[in-house]
Amino acid sequence: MTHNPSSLSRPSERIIEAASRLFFRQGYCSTGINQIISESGVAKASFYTHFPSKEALAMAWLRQREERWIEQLTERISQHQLTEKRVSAMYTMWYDQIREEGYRGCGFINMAGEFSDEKSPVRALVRDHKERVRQVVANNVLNEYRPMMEPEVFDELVNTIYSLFDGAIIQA
Amino acid sequence: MTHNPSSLSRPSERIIEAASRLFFRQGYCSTGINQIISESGVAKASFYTHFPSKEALAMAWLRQREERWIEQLTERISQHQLTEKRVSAMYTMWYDQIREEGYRGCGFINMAGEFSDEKSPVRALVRDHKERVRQVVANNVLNEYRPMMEPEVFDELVNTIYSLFDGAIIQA
DNA sequence: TAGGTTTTAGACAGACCTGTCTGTACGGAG
DNA sequence: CTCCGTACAGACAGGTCTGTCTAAAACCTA
Repeated sequence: MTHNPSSLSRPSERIIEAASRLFFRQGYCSTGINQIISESGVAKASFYTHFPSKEALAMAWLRQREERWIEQLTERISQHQLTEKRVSAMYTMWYDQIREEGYRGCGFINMAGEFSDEKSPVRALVRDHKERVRQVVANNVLNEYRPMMEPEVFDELVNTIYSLFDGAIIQA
Repeated sequence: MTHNPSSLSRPSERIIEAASRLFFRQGYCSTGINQIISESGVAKASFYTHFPSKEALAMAWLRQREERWIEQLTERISQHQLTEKRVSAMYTMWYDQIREEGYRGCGFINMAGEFSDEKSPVRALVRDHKERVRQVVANNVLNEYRPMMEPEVFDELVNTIYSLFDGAIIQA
C-alpha cells in the first residue's frame, strides 16, 4: 500500500472519520450514505464491503467513541489517588468534552434519540455505554469507599454520583 | 361543531399534540407524516390544510413550546424579589423540566440538530429562542445588577449565567 | 509480467416518504 | 332542502434513500 500523504489511508478509517463528523454535525437521519462516501472519497461499493449497512456504521462509530471515551476516563482517573480528586477529574473530563464538542450534546444520546425502535441494537449499545460508565464509577472512582458501607448503600452512592455526572452540571 | 368527548376537538390541536409526542420521542426525521396523521386520527388532506408542510408543523410546535416555556419562566421568576432567589427559581424550573420530560434533552436543540442546513428557518427559530431566554436573564433576573457595573461587565455576567443554564440543559 | 485482490464510478431496483389529488360524508346556516 | 366549509379515506406522483451490481482501473505479490 502506497502511503497516502493527505488523508487517512484505509478506506474504513476514512469512512468512520467522515461519518463521525457528519453524524455529529447533522445527525444520523439527515446524513445520507452518498454524502458519507462523497466526503470520505470512497466508492459506494467499497463502503458496503466494509460495513454491511448504514446502521452498522453507526454502531462501529459509537463503539470506537465508547472505546476512546472509557479509555480517557480511566486514564484521567488513575492519575489521582484520593477519591475526591478522582471524582473531580471525572467532572473535569466531562467539562472539557462538552467544550471541545461545541455544545452539541452527548453523541450517544443524540444518536439514540433518532432510533425510534426501543429494541434497536443502537439503543442497546447506548445503554451498554451508560452501564460501563457506571461500572467505572463503581470500580475505579469510588472503590475505596466500598468496604466502608453496606453493598446497597454503596450502590446507591454510585447511582447518585453517576446521575450527577450523567445528568447535569447542577453543581455549578 | 359538536363537542368531542374523548380527545381534543380541533384537528390542528390533535396534530400538534401527536407531533409533540412523536417528535420528542423519535426525533423529527424518524417520524413520518403518515404516523402523525394516523396517531392524531386525522386525514392527510386535513393535515395539509392546516400545515403547508412537515417543517411548518415542526415550527408551529416549537413556537408553541417557546411560548409556554418563556411564559412559565417569567412567571416563576416574578414570584421572587431577590436576584439570587430568581436565579435559583430559574434553575429549579430547569430541573423540573428535565425530570418531567424523561431526560431527553432540550427539544429545541434536538430539533436543530436534525436540520443540517445552517440557514434553515428551524435553526433561526432555535436561535431566536436562545436569544429570548438570554433577554429574560438580562431583564428579569439580573436587572438589579445592571446599574452596579459597566455594561460590558454586565453583558459578560449575563452570558456566564446563561451559559451555565444552557449548557446544563444540553447535557441532560 | 501475471494474477488475484481491492477500489472506483455510477447505473439501477426497490422501498419509503412527502405532498397532491379525487371523491365522499357530514354538520350548520340561510 | 340546499349550499358550503371542513373532515375523511386513500390512491398516486415525484423524489430521495439504501443497498446491489457490473465493469474497469489500480495495487500488491511473486
